[in-house]
Amino acid sequence: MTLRADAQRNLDRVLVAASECFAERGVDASADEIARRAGVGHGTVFRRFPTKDALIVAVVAMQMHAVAETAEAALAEPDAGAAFAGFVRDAADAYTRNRALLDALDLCLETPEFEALVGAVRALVARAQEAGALRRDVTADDVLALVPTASRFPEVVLDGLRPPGR
Amino acid sequence: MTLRADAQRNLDRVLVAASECFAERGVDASADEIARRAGVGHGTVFRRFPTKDALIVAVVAMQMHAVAETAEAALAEPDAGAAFAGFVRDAADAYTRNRALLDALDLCLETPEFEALVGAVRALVARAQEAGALRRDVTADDVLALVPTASRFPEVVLDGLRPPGR
DNA sequence: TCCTAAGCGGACTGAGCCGTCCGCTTTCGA
DNA sequence: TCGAAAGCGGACGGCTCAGTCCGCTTAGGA
Repeated sequence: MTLRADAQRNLDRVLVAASECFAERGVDASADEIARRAGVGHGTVFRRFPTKDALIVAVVAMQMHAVAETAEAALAEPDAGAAFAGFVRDAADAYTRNRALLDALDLCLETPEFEALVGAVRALVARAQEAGALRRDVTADDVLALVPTASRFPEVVLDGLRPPGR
Repeated sequence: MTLRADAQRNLDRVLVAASECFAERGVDASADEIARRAGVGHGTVFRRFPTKDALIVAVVAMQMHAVAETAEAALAEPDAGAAFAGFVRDAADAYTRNRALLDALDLCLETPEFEALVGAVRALVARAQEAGALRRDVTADDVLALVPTASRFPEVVLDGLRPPGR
């Protein structure tokens, strides 16, 4: 069940091109544009992915996996507050580089990559809250929802997430 | 140069329908949908507004005017910090009720309504900064950009906007 | 080398959109 | 009342997009 060499090469090209297009223009980038950038026909894009949404999920889940890894790495950091803040900055950077990351969040809610991300962020949040470094009334979902804002206003978001009255 | 009675009635209906559609679905609501909701033909929408963007500007500038009025009213409040926070809450509420408000911001940059809004917010920001109630590294544009986030996380944004270390 | 199945890509379909146009209807002043 | 001008709305064109299809090409094992 292995792909023919040319098919595998084209699949790789499509994934790279889609990744770039989505990063630059968001998920509204058209399949034609992706195909053109990949140097393949537009039919080739749809051969591996039955719908455009499937392509988006494939690409974004990959990138979500990378963010989940930084979250898991942050869990190794001893200072819970610094670990949390570091993750928010990393995630904000990832979002800056890749507009599609959270634009396509709804499509990725069911993926194992998103589950892993949420799990890691939940742990970061709980630890930071126990350490008194994070206000108690925010959830992991809230933190993820704040990432786009943190990419433009990191200090405002991080200060706003500290427990009030400290 | 006054409109015929039926034309005026239809124009009013279109404006109301557009307002509702944009509030619910954002500016992506189609002209057909607006026409249907207004109970008029789709050509009637385009008779008064040469393009869909012109319609968006007409509707959103009206609502921006209302927000500008709350900003100006806040300037009368003696407590600069409370005035600023109150405005942010009001603007966030307006955004919650009307998704189009800032989605269409780019189209409205040139309108007198937006000029008035920015002017009032600039004054609110300057006053709050002088009173030590607002961090110095934010501008009126930043505040407006933060409104959508404030509609979901008002406390986080308001706390984040306070000067650090106080 | 040669045959076959896998792969290719571009033409095609259909949906949804914006904006135009024109034959019919309605208003309203004379 | 009546005619001209204003207004109406739906059919239409042109565009972009997602997704399908099929005749041609190519990989790669026998």
